[in-house]
Amino acid sequence: MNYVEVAVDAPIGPNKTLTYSTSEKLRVVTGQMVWVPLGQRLVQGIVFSLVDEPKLRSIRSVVSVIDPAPLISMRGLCLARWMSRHYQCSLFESISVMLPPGFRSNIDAYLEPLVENTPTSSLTKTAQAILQYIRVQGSVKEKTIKKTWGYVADNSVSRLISEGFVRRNWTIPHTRSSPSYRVSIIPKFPDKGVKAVAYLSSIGAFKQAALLKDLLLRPRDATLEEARRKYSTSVIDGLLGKDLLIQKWERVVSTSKSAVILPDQPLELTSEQQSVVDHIRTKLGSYDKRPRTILIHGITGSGKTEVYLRALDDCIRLGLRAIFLVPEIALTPQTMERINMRFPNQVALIHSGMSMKNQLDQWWGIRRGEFNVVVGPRSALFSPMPKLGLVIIDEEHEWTYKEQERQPRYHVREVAVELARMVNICVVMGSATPDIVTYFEALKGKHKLFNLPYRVGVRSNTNSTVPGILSLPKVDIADMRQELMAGNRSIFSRALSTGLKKCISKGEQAILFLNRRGSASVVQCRDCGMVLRCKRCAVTLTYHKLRGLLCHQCNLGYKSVTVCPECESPRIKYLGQGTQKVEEEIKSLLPWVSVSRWDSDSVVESGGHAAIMESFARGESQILVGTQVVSKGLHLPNVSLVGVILADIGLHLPDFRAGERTFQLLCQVSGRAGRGDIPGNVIIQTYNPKNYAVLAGANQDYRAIFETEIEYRRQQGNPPFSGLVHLTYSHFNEDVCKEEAQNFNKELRKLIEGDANRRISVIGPAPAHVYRIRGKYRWHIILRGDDIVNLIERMKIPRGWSIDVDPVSVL
DNA sequence: AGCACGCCGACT
DNA sequence: GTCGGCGTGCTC
Ligand SMILES: [Zn+2]
Ligand SMILES: [Zn+2]
Repeated sequence: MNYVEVAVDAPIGPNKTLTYSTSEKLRVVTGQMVWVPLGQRLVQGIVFSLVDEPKLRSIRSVVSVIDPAPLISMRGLCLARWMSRHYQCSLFESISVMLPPGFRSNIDAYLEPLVENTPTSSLTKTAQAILQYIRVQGSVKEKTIKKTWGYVADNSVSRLISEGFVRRNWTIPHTRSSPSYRVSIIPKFPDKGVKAVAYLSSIGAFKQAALLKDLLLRPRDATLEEARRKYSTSVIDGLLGKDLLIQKWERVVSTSKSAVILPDQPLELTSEQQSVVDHIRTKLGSYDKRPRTILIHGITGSGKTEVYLRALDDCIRLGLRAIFLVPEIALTPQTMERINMRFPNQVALIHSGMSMKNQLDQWWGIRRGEFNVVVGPRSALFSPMPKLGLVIIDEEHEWTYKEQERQPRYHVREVAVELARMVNICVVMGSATPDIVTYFEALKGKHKLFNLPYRVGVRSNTNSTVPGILSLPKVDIADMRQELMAGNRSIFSRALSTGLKKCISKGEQAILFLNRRGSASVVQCRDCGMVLRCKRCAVTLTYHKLRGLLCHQCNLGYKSVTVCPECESPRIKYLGQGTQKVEEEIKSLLPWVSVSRWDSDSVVESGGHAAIMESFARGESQILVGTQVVSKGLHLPNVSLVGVILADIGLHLPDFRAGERTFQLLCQVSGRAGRGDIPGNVIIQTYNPKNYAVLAGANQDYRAIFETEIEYRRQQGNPPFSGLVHLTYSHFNEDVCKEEAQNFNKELRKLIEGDANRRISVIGPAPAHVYRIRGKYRWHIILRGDDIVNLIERMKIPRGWSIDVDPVSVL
């Protein structure tokens, strides 16, 4: 008997595995996925290790192996261990991000009737009805019972099982193997086909004769799958056994356009770029020289992408492979295109927008080592790339790199840095506005820091270095308080409206940026001021052109209203998205100008982000109003004015990263102006013109924001000076929710008081920023200090609490 | 997470 | 007395 340690799909504590026994013939190996019994059900599990002696007496055995191929490499298993402890999730949860797309599933239990003649009089009416139903049907999904009888069935079903009327059973679904191969069956001797058919008929193999005849008459090869639909496996096997058929295995070529890619030429490097590339080269594949993590702080247009491409090239030349992470695929088509052009037919792309089949093909292709580079969002870090040597994280500061919704709530930067500590890979992070934490770490020597302070000549082969200061756009701050005092109630300051007029009259283009948070559409009553809210969540509903009234938290759709539910007034006002309002204002200011919008509605209408960007780049409209920052890499030489409608949105949120976030946004927006031959102008409208984040953003002064922000963080003990853990409790009952939060808070404080060195402080409990989601009330507690995980491990967390370690925001 | 078990008020 | 609603604890 062999024993294995399995990470099962159940929320048992972090880093816990359960022991199962296996027989020799199952041939269970590490990294495989298996079905194992757990209590009264069957769950998926990943084999973590093989052990000789079990620690327990009561051990059950592995039911079956789901895929003979080990799905998780040693690297993955080690990383999962670390993630499980660091993010306080189950081992299986941390494994779940590494599985082939769509692999995680649960199995349906069926109820089967047992002995017929037992008297049923001891049963309740519901139980009798359910039993009757199961006996008639023969075998019924347990889910079906629960659906038709509701949760009243719960007791009855367990009663039926315990008293031996029915039993649970499972049918294990067929193994999903690599989908990239198509097996066709073709007659081996087509010219002697007629003879063969006659022979088969003569020996009584009529089905086999029919199949062979079918195949001979077909114009094209039949796939095994097609044949299986009409004939049983034994018929097909019979013909194969008689050597009348041959199987042909074909690689399925991905149907995505395999356009001819014109390889592009590497650009000449500046000395600054060259030194970064040289440094990375020394780290690639090296074991000893730490740190193997690198931060490139390079202003917009300083040529970070070219550095990445050179690093990729060096990596591939060494026979190693790379993962290139981008914040959002849809917003960075140019980056993808450049990588593709430099490394034709070597790049895999994987993201959730692709079809499941496509994703699976890419996953298995990556695993077989068919690609040298994987490009993707945060989840791409976990793609099964063999011989990994390099991970690049572009726009390192972006929040999309942190998973916030479900466990594992990981930050891909943290995981990549940990990976570089575990194995000999090199991590290159780059940003014009590095995360305060990353930059601080780099200054402390945790990462090797490089600065690229100059813009390189955009798209020019001379590649001349011009000091960044000279080509930086002129930035003006418009004080909206003064505008109000001067009687200007328009959303445009005088500076911005004259700027727009001037820009347009010269035939140039302008971009107006609006923070998405302030741009949501609302539905309001003109008489009583009522705003429509979701009945399950404490948020206002938004109105989408395509999907109508919608709750942003729970995705619930609503019918549009014509009468106010509060005062029955019919005067209902549909305030469009903020971008629409801005568009209207432009129309009244400059009626003849063509304006295009870039927001959630217009993305749907005009066919995607890329379509909007390209249309504007071609000059089809003169002003672009958007909630998106135009992606990097898109050349917009004609844009001479960029306006930020209101910089303050989000600035006063009760979140310690609010200032940093505002700065990043302003920097990114201003970075769009003045990249062509026309000197650019940026106008930032604000009610807080003296705010440090607004000022630093306006001046694109990273040093200023870093120094101010790091001092705040030091004073308040926020990251990077201590860790944070965000605990949220949610419950349908408001009082229960509050009570539990207060109880747990007491427990936490008691435990901390008892500690010798009380290095952890408890903040809260307090109602969460969004007080109710999907009908559940929410209270939260923030823990601040060092080694909080250690504290959490020492106490049992009651169910209903969700844990976010190193949260990106504590709203 | 699911599932069982056990306790308690409501109703035959 | 049973029924079923809900809190609690365990799963190799
Ligand atoms: Zn009203
Ligand atoms: Zn909602």
